[in-house]
Amino acid sequence: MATEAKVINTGAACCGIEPGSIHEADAAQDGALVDAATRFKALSDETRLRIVRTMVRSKHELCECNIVPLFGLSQSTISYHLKVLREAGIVECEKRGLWAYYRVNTRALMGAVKTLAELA
Amino acid sequence: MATEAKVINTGAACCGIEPGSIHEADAAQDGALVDAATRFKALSDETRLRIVRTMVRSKHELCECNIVPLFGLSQSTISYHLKVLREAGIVECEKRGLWAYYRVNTRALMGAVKTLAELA
DNA sequence: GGCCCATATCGATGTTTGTCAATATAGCGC
DNA sequence: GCGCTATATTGACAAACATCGATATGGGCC
Repeated sequence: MATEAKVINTGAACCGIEPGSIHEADAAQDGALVDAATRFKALSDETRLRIVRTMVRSKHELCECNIVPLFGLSQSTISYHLKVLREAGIVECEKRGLWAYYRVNTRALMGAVKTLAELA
Repeated sequence: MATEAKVINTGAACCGIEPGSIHEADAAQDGALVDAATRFKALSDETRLRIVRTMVRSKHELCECNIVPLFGLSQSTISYHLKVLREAGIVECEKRGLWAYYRVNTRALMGAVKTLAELA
């Protein structure tokens, strides 16, 4: 996965495109790219997107016990999805007493927007 | 996966949050959400993100034969990734003669940016 | 202390994904 | 037609993922 790229001077322009114009990987910005991939992966599951959307729509933070009954999935599955979102930095969690309160990390989401926008 | 959501009037506010404030799924906009999940899935692989970035950086379209040598992966694997990107609408393909020229579908990418931005 | 509750983790299981080598498809030039 | 080349598809396989039920963890409350 990681690393390489570089020389594409395999001479032959088999099709019409001059190899010089191809721009791969300064590898410098690969950290950002890997992060972006992780974030998009976290957002690539329908249930997780629904969870995020629900959090955004309900203005304040949500307790996990509020989320579980919404999707017809088991508590352990929801807990797993929340963990994926947490580890991708998309949501943040605060535990108070028995409950775990989740909220969207707007900054991280904005970062993903930025990365994507720079591609477009 | 699809469908339901609705009533969360399971009375008990076990934690402090009033169920009334929870906002799940008008199910109306679920099509958009499913589309978004598909796009994010296409963008969730490091190789695919690199391909897209390479296309964007090199100003014009790229021939598949230009892309294959860049990543140390087999031709069939690259072809597979391009198919995923194509089916998600993120890139477009035009075949001319023996070659397949790919370019980013900026509109689709912008759509993804918009979806993401609306969550943030 | 003991019990209940909300959440996290574990183990198993079926599905999806990324990868390859091999093969098929199809355009070009002879 | 034949042969060469670029791309697509197929089949196999290992790794990752989404899901569950069961169990562990840890905070309140009595």
